Amino acid sequence: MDFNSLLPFPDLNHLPSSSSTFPAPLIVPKIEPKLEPLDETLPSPMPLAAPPGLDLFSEYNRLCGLFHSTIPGGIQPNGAVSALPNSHPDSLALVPVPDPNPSPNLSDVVVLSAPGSGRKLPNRSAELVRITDLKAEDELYFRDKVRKTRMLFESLRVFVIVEDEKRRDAMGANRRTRGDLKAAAIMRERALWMNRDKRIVGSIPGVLVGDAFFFRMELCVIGLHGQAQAGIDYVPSSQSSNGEPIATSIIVSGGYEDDEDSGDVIVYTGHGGQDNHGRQVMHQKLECGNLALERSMHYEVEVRVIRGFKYEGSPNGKVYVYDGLYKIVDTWFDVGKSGFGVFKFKLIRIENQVEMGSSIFKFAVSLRTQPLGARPRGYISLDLSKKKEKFPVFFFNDVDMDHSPMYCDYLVTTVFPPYVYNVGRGNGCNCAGGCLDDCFCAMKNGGEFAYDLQGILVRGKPLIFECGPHCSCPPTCRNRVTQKGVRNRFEVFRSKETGWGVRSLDLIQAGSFICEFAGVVLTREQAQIFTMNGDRLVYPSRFTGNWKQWGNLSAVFSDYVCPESPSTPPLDFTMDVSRMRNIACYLSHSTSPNVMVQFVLYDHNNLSFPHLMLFAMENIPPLRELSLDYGVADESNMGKLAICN
DNA sequence: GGATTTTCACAGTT
DNA sequence: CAACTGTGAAAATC
Repeated sequence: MDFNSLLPFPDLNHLPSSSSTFPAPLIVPKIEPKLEPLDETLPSPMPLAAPPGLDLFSEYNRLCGLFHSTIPGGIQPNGAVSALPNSHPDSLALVPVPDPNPSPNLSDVVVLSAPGSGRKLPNRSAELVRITDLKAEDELYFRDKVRKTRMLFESLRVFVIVEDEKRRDAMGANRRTRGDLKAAAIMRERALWMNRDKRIVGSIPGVLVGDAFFFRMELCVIGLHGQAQAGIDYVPSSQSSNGEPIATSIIVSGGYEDDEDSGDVIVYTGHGGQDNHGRQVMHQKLECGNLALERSMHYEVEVRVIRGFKYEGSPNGKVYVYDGLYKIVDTWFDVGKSGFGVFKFKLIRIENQVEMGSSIFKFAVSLRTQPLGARPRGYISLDLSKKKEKFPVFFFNDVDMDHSPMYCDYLVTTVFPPYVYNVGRGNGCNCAGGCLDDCFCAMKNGGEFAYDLQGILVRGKPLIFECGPHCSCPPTCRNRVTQKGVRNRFEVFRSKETGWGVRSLDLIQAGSFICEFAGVVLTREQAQIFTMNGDRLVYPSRFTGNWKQWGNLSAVFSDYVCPESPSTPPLDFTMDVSRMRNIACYLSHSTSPNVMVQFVLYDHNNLSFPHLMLFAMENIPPLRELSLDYGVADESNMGKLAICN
């Protein structure tokens, strides 16, 4: 999307000389607008409508007038804001700078955690760019880059926490490590943060409206918002050529009592003046981020808006959702609820963007509780699984009259031929009190569990052994994840673009189990008959090995080896999903998918017949379509196409 | 909820 | 004046 066409961005070389907004250039020293005198004259909180408030207003107006009359004629062409009309994918703006230092080893995690280890890290760039007119292939390229960066962040975060658990077990309880902070620090140290040598105004390539994040540091890592805690990110005045700061993004998360958020319109409170309990105890000043927002309004620079809100099921009870671009239309100085002066900014969402992520979240909540109330038309069934899954599977079609999924038997798990179960019987662990790291099943997984304590996949493997019916451990064992079935409310829906599709009403955390790709396993002879009949089958061996990317730390640890064991025989079976199936076969195909296949064994030990388990490769927001790379060598592998088109 | 972290802007030196 | 250094926020997190 070309936001230049949506937004009147001042043409820096051809500013109207008669414009009152851009007066004739004046050479002025760096402006230091401060309301400090006010703080001395008005030391105590004022009642809301008290006369002294007038002084604040007039002082603010005076300062504003000062600005508009002393700013040089717009921003210099070589200055704070410059357009980058067609960014090449290989632009340094978006690619991490290669680091000449050798990568540390896996065992160096502890060393990396030591603060102040001496190395100088480059500061953020001051160069402002706007990226527009991305071609479809560029979008895919950046999407992939962002996904890989986020996967690395998440893998590192989980890895750090798992390592820390082990250490704490060995050394006794102490404080829990902040995995998010350490993951970000390691990546910064490796120069793996994105978008650090350019400041991007507007959307970040590869980040979609609606994308969900759990940690502030993750926003820093991809360059969506560069402040670890502060809500306003901006290019500082010291780095800007004309001495004026420019805001690039804000986070709206309810930390200021004077905020008013109605979705498309936000009244945002500037920062500052709070004590460390979040109480407003001083007047705010027109400086730093506050000034940057004011200047962004003046130059009509759009800002990214990220909303933070509580979300149950998130690792920290919170989620941050990217809601797209807003323009600042008004600013004023006001007396807040506390009685202290605060700056306010009115922001309006720019038109022609896809629906806001946070409102989709809200809609999904109402769908979960009252589906028919929120969407009276289109539901064919409120449980396609007929109570076979722990959560109902909605079936929605407001496109055409096709109800065919209703006529299939719902299959929760894959049906294997009986002889599959004859291999390696009774091959389980004896951990009656719960499995620990030295458990027999952990050994089969290379001496570690595949999942963390929250059931998130730590790293992909050729094959994962879960504890099963032959083990003595309780059902609550951490090594039983996929066998417990789906954990989200899914919906099969009809789409004009992709035929059938699947989406979730819950936010799915990256690395979470989604569902099994269930079908009826065919013997070679059966498969031949099916093929002759023209039925299309699912070939498990042809799914792309995206599990190799998950948890792969080779980008940060030089001695990292991708798990090769257990080596599995080539998969030589096919699955029929024509009569019995679950939701998985409705997943759309994509070469840039958000779901991957991981092979898992739990109810038998036959390496040749694993379950095909689907895991999320990224945080998947509610109502976003799930997609899988079917590795389409030829059309016959497209399980979805086999039944849906 | 207090303690612990991190990053960044800013200002002051060298 | 560029580079370094110290300080103080800051809508974070457990």
